Amino acid sequence: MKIFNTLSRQKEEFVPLEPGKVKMYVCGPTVYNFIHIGNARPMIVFDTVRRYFEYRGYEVNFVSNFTDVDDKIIKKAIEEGVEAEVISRRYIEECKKDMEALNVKPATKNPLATEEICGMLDMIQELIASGHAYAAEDGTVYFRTKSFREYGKLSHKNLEDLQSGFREIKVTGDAGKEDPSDFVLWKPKKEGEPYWESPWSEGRPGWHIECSVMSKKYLGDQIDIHAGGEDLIFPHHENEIAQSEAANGKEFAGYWMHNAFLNIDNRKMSKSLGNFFTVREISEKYDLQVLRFFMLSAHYRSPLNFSADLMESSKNGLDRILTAVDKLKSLEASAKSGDLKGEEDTKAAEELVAKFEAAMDDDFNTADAISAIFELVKLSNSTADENSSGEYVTYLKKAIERLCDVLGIITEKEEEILDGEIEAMIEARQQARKDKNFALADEIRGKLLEKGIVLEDTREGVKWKRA
RNA sequence: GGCGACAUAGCCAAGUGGUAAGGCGUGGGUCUGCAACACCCUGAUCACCAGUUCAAAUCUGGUUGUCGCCUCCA
Repeated sequence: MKIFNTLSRQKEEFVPLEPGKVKMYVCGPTVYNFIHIGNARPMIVFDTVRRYFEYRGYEVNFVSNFTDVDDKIIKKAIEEGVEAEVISRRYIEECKKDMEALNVKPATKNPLATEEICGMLDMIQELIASGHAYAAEDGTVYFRTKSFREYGKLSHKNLEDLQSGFREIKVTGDAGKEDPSDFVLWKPKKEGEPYWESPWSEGRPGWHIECSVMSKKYLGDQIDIHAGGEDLIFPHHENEIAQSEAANGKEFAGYWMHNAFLNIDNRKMSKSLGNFFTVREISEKYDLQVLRFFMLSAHYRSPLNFSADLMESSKNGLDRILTAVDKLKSLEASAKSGDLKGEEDTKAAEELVAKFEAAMDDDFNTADAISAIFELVKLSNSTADENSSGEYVTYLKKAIERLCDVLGIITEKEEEILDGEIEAMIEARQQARKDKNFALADEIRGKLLEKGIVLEDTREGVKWKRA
């Protein structure tokens, strides 16, 4: 398997620290509101990465945090007149609901920043003791970027360039900083803010130290993969590397993965542009599987544009796959013969599974992988019918299902019981068709459509689905 | 100013040296009472220019355009 590593800006063969195991950490959201569809991209992408590792037989320890102390959370809490914790807890719960609907597997562990303060204090102490950090007079603790020689290795920046960029800020910059590119490890509270005791001041941790500490605690000093949105490369991940490697004396993560941004109608999503969508809003109109499928239709390192038309297109494409699986299930149930027949051959399907794997092996090329699924669907639609053997049909069905599962696409149709009235209408229509009273049959079908039920008269009988 | 990415059919999107996957949509056809599903057919010389090569969408240089990061941000 090859992974594009932001550190080297190249695809590298994946070699785990420990054979058969993958330790990965994905920076999670700051929980101050419902998550938006931009937040959903890394969740879906890295969940798919995890699923593929598992498909390949790896045991994955997947840790993803919730940042539950932050300026935006505090601001929201003040607006609502409640404790910050009320806000963060509420949106963690809501976020988990969205993630479940997106079929994102629960992490092995979802640490909360506020529950890991002790570890942060310890790491900050160590960094001060070793000269990598210092406390200013006001109780702020800064990381001394000059003390970490490799600072900038992830974002491929050098300190000099950064400093020239900081020149303007320096004028108004924090007085206690030795150097403008030093960053905060601990900051003193302001009036009314949540705080924790520390040797330097009553206050709270800086954002970057959280992830370094949580990663260390749940995965160890060294991990295989650290991932997040590309905007986190600098400064967040750069700073994490500085902290962790200065404190632990070891390479922090072997591979750094970053997903590109999601745009809306070709523009960056922002509240002021009015093109801001939460996952919850999308779920009112679409099954979130469609959103997941859409997100995986492009490579994770390419910018992806979101629009209503593209969602429709994705919905139609996904339906094609689900319809094919559904047909295979019917055929499986009614297959007359068991064993593979002479003219049947699973070789073509095997080759497509291999194509899927090759695509995923190449830095998780989900777009190419999906094309293999579509080809499998075409193979199925054109070669499997009521005369096929059970073995052949089952083989195709399982192949498609397994690959869809890697992408987190559920092919299992929800067992839904139609209410009696609708059931009766379908019956009545069938009778009308038998009687060749097509006008009545069409009228009933029209009424069902108004109720959101679409009928299809297939060779395997009448099928229905939600519009 | 510094660093970087991208430009492939109506739309989305793979392919990164040997002559363009896949999906959506469109149009035509087969099947079906009709519709839907499905199947068959239908489409590009890869932003532009110059170069390297037997051979380039794929490498090099340049031009144009779009975008991202450098500040909270997935």
